[in-house]
Amino acid sequence: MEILDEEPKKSLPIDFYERVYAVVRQIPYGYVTSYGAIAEVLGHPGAARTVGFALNQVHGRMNDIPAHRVVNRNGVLTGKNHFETPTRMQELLADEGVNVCDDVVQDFDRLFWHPRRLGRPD
DNA sequence: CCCATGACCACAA
DNA sequence: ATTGTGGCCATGG
Repeated sequence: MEILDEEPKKSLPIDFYERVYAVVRQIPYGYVTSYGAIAEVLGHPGAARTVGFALNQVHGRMNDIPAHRVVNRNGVLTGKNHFETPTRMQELLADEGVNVCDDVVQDFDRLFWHPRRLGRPD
């Protein structure tokens, strides 16, 4: 039948950002996750770039949002240049016991926290 | 409205 | 394995 696809696409853009922040806040101390995983759990599996864009606007809230715990799918600190200093992200991770070598999180598979798993990993 | 950019990701060659 | 290309969603000129 001729259905009218009047789906309300004009959703609130801020919703997406706030959800990103909400997920990032859930990342446990000493663990990391990826942009794609966040986008996927939010229902937009292809919006990984938008997640990064959202985190780029965080500047003021970095105190509440551990953006340094978000890396790309390969465990690379792709966003390190957007911190106060290029080494800031690595330092913050190292302070949590996350070892970073050559801009790559070591033991990435073990330290990866999937947003779907609320509460504690493992 | 069209175009360009971006802290990404998946896939093809 | 490395490189290139397209897609994804939101923002700014």
